[in-house]
Amino acid sequence: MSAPGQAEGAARRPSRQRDAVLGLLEELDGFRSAQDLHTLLRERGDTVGLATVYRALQALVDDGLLDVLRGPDGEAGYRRCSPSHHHHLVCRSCGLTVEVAAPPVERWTARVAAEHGFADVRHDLEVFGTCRGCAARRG
Amino acid sequence: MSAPGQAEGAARRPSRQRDAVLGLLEELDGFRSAQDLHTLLRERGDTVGLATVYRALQALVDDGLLDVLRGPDGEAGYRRCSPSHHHHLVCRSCGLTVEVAAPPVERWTARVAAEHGFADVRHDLEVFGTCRGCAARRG
DNA sequence: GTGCGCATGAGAATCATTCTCGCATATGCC
DNA sequence: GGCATATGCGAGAATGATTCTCATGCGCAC
Ligand SMILES: [Zn+2]
Ligand SMILES: [Zn+2]
Ligand SMILES: [Zn+2]
Ligand SMILES: [Zn+2]
Repeated sequence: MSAPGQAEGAARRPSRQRDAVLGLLEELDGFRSAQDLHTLLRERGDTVGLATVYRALQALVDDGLLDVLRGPDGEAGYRRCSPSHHHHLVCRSCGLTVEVAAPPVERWTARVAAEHGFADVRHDLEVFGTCRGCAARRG
Repeated sequence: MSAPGQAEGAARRPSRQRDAVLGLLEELDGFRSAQDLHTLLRERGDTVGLATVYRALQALVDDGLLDVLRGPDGEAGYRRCSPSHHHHLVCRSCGLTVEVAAPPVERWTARVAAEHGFADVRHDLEVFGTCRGCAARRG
């Protein structure tokens, strides 16, 4: 064995950089890329390496503090999210994100997986659309 | 408007390479990466450029003949799929893929999007698990 | 048959992400 | 406090998938 991010039982050492990344995500709305976050931190005068941003994001995801979303271009987006299972409603124009629970989807997933003999089931569901604000702005 | 891949009304010129890519996908089961497909074609003695494989895959996706799925490593997988809307049950061990319809999910998606004022809604849903065969093989 | 224009292929370029490695620093022990 | 050790950091190189460039090939309309 060997966990890449964090060995089981080992403590995570506190870090100004990781706190900075998390703090930045706390005050942002939608999903942001690692590169974006790095740029934003730099603009604030916070000297932090790009590799460190990636390491911090991985650690935060491992700790269940962030949600990851991969866009069609392959770039990963990160967002501060609640720890319980949920899904997202994302505006493809302004990035506005709403967390939603989807009990019918959870039920359907479990049932159809069982019917086909699949075990240890996980699922990804994201809903994309245009929010009311953006729809109005466009006429 | 303007489609990136194919201008509206313009014909797609037939191509041995595109047919080869589609033909290969017809006889394969799960999602395959562009690089995989390129290697397979080369091994068959079919001389085809990597860039051409990417171009063919994009064209086929634009024509609705293929489904795309992006793995956690960012690599895109392509699969020959039925043209109607559906979702996938994918074995994370052997890649076995089953197409499934999800009416409850479609209903839930439409309802929750409407409730939050989102228009022009699309969604991505993929279910991952371990198929019966792989579960048995592991004990 | 000719000519135009899209298609191709080899390699370069791009871009996000990861790795390397020497240095900084927190933590635990004395 | 002071030292030993392991983890975190930063800059730049390396990786790997995807896209771009451009010279050449070839199908199709005439
Ligand atoms: Zn919006
Ligand atoms: Zn769910
Ligand atoms: Zn399987
Ligand atoms: Zn659906």
